[in-house]
Amino acid sequence: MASRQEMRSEETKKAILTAAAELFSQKGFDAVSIREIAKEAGCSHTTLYIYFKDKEALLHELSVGPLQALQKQMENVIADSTLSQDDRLKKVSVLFIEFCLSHRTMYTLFFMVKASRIDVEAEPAEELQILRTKLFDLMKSALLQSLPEEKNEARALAFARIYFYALHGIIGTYTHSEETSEQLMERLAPTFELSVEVVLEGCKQQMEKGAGRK
Amino acid sequence: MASRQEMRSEETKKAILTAAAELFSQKGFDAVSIREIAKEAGCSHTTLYIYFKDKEALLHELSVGPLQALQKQMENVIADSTLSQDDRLKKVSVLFIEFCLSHRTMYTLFFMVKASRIDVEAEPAEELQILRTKLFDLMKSALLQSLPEEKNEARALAFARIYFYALHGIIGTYTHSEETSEQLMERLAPTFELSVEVVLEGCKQQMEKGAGRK
Amino acid sequence: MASRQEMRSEETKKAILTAAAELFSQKGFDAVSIREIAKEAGCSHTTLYIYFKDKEALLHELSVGPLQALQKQMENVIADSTLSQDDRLKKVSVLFIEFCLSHRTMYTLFFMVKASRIDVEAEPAEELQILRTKLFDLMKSALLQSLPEEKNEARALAFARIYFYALHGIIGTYTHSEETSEQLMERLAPTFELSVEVVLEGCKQQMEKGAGRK
Amino acid sequence: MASRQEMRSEETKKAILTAAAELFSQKGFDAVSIREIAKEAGCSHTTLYIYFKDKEALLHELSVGPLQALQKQMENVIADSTLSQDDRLKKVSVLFIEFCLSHRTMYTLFFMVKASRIDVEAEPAEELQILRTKLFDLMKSALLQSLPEEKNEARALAFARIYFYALHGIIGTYTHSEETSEQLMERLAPTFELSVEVVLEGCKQQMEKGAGRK
DNA sequence: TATGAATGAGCTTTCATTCAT
DNA sequence: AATGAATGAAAGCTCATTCAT
Repeated sequence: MASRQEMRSEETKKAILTAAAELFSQKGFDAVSIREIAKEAGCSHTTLYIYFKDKEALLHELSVGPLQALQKQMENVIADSTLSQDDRLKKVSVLFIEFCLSHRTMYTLFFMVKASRIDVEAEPAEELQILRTKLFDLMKSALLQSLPEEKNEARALAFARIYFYALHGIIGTYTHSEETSEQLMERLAPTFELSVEVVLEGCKQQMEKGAGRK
Repeated sequence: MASRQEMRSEETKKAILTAAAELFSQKGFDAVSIREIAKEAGCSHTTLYIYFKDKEALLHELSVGPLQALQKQMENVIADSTLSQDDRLKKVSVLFIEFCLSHRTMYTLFFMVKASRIDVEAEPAEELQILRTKLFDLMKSALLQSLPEEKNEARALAFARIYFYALHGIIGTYTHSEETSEQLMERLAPTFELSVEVVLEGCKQQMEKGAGRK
Repeated sequence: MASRQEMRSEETKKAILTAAAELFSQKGFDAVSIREIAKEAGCSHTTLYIYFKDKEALLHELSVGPLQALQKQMENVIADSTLSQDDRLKKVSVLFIEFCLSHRTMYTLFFMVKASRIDVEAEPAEELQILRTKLFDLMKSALLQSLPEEKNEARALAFARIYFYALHGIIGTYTHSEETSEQLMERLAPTFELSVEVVLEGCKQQMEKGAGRK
Repeated sequence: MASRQEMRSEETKKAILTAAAELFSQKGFDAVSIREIAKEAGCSHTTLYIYFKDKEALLHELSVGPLQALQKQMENVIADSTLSQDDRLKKVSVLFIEFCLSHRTMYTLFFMVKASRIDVEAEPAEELQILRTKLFDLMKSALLQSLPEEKNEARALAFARIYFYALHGIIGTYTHSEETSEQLMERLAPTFELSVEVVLEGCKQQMEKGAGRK
């Protein structure tokens, strides 16, 4: 029932979002200019401001929806009792990795949170921050459920960190790759899974040692 | 024997390098302007162009020396027969991490190598690329020496990758931190070591499994 | 009899004029954007261009009506034989001042006539110019009627100028005030009247002196 | 002893100041763009930022020096015991008028002080504000010294206001004129003096009346 | 009549870089 | 060797205005 005009509008918006997503992924948020996005989207740079308040809003719109979808997926996996704890962790991790490689702006969003952002205008980014935290919490609890109970909280934190280092490293390594996320996943998905297994196994091993020492 | 003029010239160059190193570490490569460096170095911004083709050249010159020193250190560790293989790997890894956190531009240099660079003007970057490769090879061989022999080359590569993911993750996580490298190392050195141990232990475990399966 | 469509059209136009008048008074001509007016008027900004060629045209249309009303009022005062000449001048002046403070764009219109305007498109502004001149002439003749006859035309002109300086000064002083015209008039009407009296009395005094000297 | 380079620099700066002064006068501070000034000054718009931090700094530099000179002159006149009180007032007033017509940006500076300025960034403008107040105070006290003592403070204030209306009116009337200040002063100086006399005489007259009434 | 879509020109400001000295 | 002067390109963003519907 959409009029032709509405369709055109929708198309333009989508073109902008697509262009922005592409460019943000390739060059990073800061390195991409509004005019660049507009050119890629085939419209004037002012048109961009019709659809998005500013560059940040564009990033926001680009992120929130997909992130919420990801959150849902991850929650489903974690609630899936047909899977072993370890498989849940593996699946959740791969989901997260794949997501970040498909939406490469996410790398900045997840791993490059600067203090400067928080200072002044937390408002527009806040929703994102909350989502970010939620996802990290999901993964952390999945990890801890896969490990034997660790009483020493500092040590539990250390293991969580090590797990996140691995994720960060995987995503960071391929964020600027020229391969598509599909190509990367096809080529490397086993390595990613192996990576999670390695870290998980290594943690367990260390915990045994630690326990034995005590 | 250097004439007075040559000495003064050398001093200026050193001042520029010092200022640039300081500022790059503090604020990151992109966030520092040429004029800022010049002001800090106590000379005009045009002087900078006498010694360095551009900002990038400055970064390169800034990197080569320290990297060579790092290389030496790493080679020494690897050649140190008083240490176990595992300890050599751990030490080499921590050296590398510490180095990258002290010279934060290194993160970009090591992990953000873009294709675009290579196309056009490979020449100045070449030396760096060689160094980079050397260091990675050093670490890779240290890792493989710590692992039982792996005939399957693809699998060996996978383990190397996983190890590098961890390094990348650690450095990437703290490259933009506001803490100094000293603060970070004091606070997190045990976690970094644990991280290497975890990965190493995990790899070993996986190799056993893999072997058993066969 | 107006059709329903015509009525609606008339309403829209009125809404735009009202909004523009309000905003121009509040923030000044330049500080108000077309979109702002449209939003206030409850229509699209493009609609504005249906009724008015541009922002300037809007200002003109906004001015002519009120100015004609003012002219009527001033003519009535001048023709009012129940008042003394001096009182007519005072009343006419205060009317003018109050009008300008209620319609603050008038300040620009009356006192900021630029040469550039006349060059290009005298047509739409012409009507305003005629009105402007009429009003000034009305006040000038009211002044001269209050003064003893002055044979020296240059001197008569000087007194007229001095009188207009006072008006210009009063209006200019408060055109950008944040007080409403009502507040200003309540607070300062006596000062405005006194101002006219002072100038009038001063002129008379000077004419005596001048006469004596001759 | 200035090198050729220094001279060129000085010339450029002067050209910018001249252009800015001219344009600010013609169109007002806000309506003039940096690029416009640069074009008029015959240099790139970026050159402007070499000499002045921003547009406001340009206005500042344009104003403070001349204003301080004016202040000196006015103080000298007021301290000059060879002149009658009335002559001091007249002279001070004409000085002020002539100054404003020579530096037409001053009109905005003196008479268009907006609330917005004061809010946020009073700092750069502060020095100007202080000077402004000083000059007004100088003129006000000169006026009150010329008038018989007025016990009623409100009435004294009213007279001061009326006097300032006249000044404002005179300056406002010719601020946008195309005549130079020299031309204007030659043509109208007698009228300006007469204007001060008229207001002064008128005030005295009114005070007599007021006194008689009491 | 009325409007959403779209644009070009313009704003202030910063930057890396070059030129003449 | 070293520098101040100067610039073009680019950034994010806003505005009045036009076009197609």
